[in-house]
Amino acid sequence: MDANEVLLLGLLGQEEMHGYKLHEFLEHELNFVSDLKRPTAYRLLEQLLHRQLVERATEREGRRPERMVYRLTAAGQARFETLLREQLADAERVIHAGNVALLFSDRLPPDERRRLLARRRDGVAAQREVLLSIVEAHAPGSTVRLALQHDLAHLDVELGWLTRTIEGLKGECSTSGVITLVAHDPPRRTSSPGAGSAIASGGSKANAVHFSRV
Amino acid sequence: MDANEVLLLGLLGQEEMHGYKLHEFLEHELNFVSDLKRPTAYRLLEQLLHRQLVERATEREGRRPERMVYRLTAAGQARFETLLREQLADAERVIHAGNVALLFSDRLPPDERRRLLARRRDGVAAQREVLLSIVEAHAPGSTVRLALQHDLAHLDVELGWLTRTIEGLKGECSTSGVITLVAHDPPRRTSSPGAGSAIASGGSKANAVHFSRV
DNA sequence: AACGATATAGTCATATCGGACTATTCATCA
DNA sequence: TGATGAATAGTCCGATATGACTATATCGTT
Repeated sequence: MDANEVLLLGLLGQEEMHGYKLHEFLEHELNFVSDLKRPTAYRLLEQLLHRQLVERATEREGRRPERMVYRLTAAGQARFETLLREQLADAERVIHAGNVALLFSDRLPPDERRRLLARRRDGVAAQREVLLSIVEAHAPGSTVRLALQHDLAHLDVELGWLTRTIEGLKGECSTSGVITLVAHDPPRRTSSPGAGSAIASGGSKANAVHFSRV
Repeated sequence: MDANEVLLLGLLGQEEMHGYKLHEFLEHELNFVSDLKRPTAYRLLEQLLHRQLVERATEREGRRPERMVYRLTAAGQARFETLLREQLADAERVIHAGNVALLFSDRLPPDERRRLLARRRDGVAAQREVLLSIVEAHAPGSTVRLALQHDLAHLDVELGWLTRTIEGLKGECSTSGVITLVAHDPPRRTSSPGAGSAIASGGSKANAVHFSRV
């Protein structure tokens, strides 16, 4: 993804670095912001090098083995700024993988459904706990803290939403369980004058699929 | 990802379907839940077939060309339930790609930073708008609605957070701009008795990297 | 003197994903 | 009758990501 590119360019713009340290840094300091893996980082560095957005020199510190130090070039700086502007303004489309399970959650008996969701909530709570302590270790006003607080806000809703949902599922034993997906945006371009109620899709092709419990 | 697998198994468990319709359905009804692409769906179907989690028959409806209809097998149903339980209880680790840009946002002049973030907010607001109308088209209590409301909740925080952040950035002209990443979790296993303040990391290796503005 | 940990730098095979392209049959309408 | 479009089913190639593996030099400890 492009985010990786800005990330590396940005970090190198900050301070020249060698690959290993770069990755250490990501893993230890920014693991809530990025999960860039080491081989990926190396490959990306190589590619940036090839595009002349960074340059590489060898240096040695003390009597440790040689290291390759990467430094941002002018072109790299320019590219960085472009990408940064793009991505700062971009409202990323987030897909929550967890929704899929939610979608089918009514195929399980209600109590198990609640139990599993409670487990999910505990996991989120644990994440929140960790993140909270990390946030507090960062100076207020720092951009890192900003990003972490952003994540925290999301963990908070997630937690609240899960709690409310689980709560709302109590007092459920065996609901009628036939659920319908309606076509909110009828994609049939062929003669569909029914711009009225989205529910009454009495077309020829049933574009409503029924979700029933097992 | 595994979510795709449950998704297909779940949909097929619902009702046997042919690949094209499956994809249509995903694209038109579930595009907020999944962005599974068509080639990916076909490939996955093939793989499920090979693992005998689904079976395939050819049928024809009216005088349309032949179609391959996929149906869940018993093994498929079992696999589905296993995966469902796993994923329902799993607290997925979400990485927000947008955070990276945030991290470096102080490399831009404050007013531009605000302007770009405002643009991001508008994008999110637009997404929210769309999602809201979709949510309303679904019966209350349906699992689809549940999932969509989950997304909505996240869009809501995102919106609120962006608004607050932008607001908080007003009255900023050219702050000092030296920001420090502190090591919240000192990874050096070598003699690090400093369990006290995480800030005063006066170790030999500077594990604090300075973020300064350009 | 030997050994294990650590710092550093990779490589490679494999898997996944998705944009773009192709192919076939039928329906419809000029 | 010929063209167009849409329903249906793929395929293929290139990009990307990553787990696992390798290699080497140095340092600290026993």
